[in-house]
Amino acid sequence: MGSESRCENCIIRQFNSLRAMTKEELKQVSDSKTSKIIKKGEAIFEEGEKLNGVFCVREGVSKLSKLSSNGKDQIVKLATKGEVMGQRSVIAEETSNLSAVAVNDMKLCFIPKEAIVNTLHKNPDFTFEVLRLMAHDLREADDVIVNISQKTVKQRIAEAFLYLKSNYGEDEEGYLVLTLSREDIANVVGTATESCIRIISEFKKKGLLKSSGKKLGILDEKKLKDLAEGF
Amino acid sequence: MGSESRCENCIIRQFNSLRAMTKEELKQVSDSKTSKIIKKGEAIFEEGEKLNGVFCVREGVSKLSKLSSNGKDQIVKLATKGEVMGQRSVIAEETSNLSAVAVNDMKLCFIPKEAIVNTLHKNPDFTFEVLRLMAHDLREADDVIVNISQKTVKQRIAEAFLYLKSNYGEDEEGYLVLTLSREDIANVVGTATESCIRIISEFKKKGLLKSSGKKLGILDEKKLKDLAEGF
DNA sequence: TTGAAAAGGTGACAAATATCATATATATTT
DNA sequence: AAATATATATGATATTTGTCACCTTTTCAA
Repeated sequence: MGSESRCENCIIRQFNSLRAMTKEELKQVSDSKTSKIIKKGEAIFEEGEKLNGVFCVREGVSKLSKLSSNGKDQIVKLATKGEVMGQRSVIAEETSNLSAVAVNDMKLCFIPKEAIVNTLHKNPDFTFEVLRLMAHDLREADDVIVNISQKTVKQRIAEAFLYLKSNYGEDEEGYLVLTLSREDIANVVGTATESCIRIISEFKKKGLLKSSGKKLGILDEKKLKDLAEGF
Repeated sequence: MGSESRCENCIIRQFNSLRAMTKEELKQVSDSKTSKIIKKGEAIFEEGEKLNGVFCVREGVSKLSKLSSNGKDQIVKLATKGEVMGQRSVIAEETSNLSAVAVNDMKLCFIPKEAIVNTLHKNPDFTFEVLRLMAHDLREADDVIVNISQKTVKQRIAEAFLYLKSNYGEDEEGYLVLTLSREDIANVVGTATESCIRIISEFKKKGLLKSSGKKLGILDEKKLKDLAEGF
């Protein structure tokens, strides 16, 4: 087994709470973890499922969503390289309130909850680090609430593209690296797929976005920003 | 100073993370805390403000809200007896993302952040307890996101009344203990005040709610539940 | 106690958004 | 390569919700 398969040597760790673990703790995590490969579209866990551990994202992106009674999926968060999924449920000892599905091909590490919970009770630095990141997630959730309830669909879609650019970047030709389907974008902003498609078409006509195959790119960031702010 | 003014003897503590503090730590908190009386409508802290500590609610209810660019206030959470406000900002070392305003007359304790942060780095039980409660808040925030984006205003208002009943109870005559203005209810569910008033009137006409002065009461819980679920 | 301010209420209308139907393009499977 | 499924697109229409105007009732302070 190559040394990069050990948590101690994993660079991803630097982006999440595991960086606050001691060498000993990391060794324990590394010994108990398993790696998983998940293909685009496959589920990692389902809403209501009891999680026996957390998932550390090494490659790819996962959408964390919740099904509402009317059958629509609301995407609450996108989890990327370095992020840990399922922490909330493990900590609160509740079943998962969200489903996780791979947006593209992914590599994950599954860490059994014992290794995590143990450290949570012993290493305050680690616990604090998890807390700090969760505080950040909570702020983001608050922002989403305000955005959804106060901004128009058009504003939220504009914002979504700005978010995709700033979080996942664009390729050499100026197309967004993370390609989401119109349906996924609709589920992020909380609207009907048709409304989303219509507004994206409008943005393309107005020269704010460009497209090539499945890829979408931002042409006029300034105008998108103005739009998102309500001008 | 009466003994009930000491955190060690405060019953409220049992409802929040402070119950995981040691006697020594509580003494330190108690020595540094100050009590505050806040009248209905007064602000406790504002969005963007740097918080030098947290507020423990001893009596009354506070609304935590965020102003959006169009001038409307979105209430993200109601904080009651036992809850601690401002933790998120202190932990993340960020300015507050929310404003806190008293919904009715309140008694608060202000605990300077040093006493909290110190303990966070030393007592894993306390840190874990804070984490556990924040995990719970995060789940609630996720639920709010899904509700706002997937349910109609009518459903959300029905839900708000069920929430008020189950969280704050009703008096002998069946009126809700916590009386919110129509505007506040509108800001909780994320709608226009007029729309909220209209729907409450409709609920009264249909015999789902009753009113007496400012007070509102639930007459038909079953139907309200059905409505909230979309029937 | 009375007059101003705030909260509650309602109608008319406009705007935003969802829904349904249907068409076309693109991807996937056989 | 044809057949099938899935994603994107767009028009027509219905529904929901917001906005503005105005009125009444309640609250509160001078």
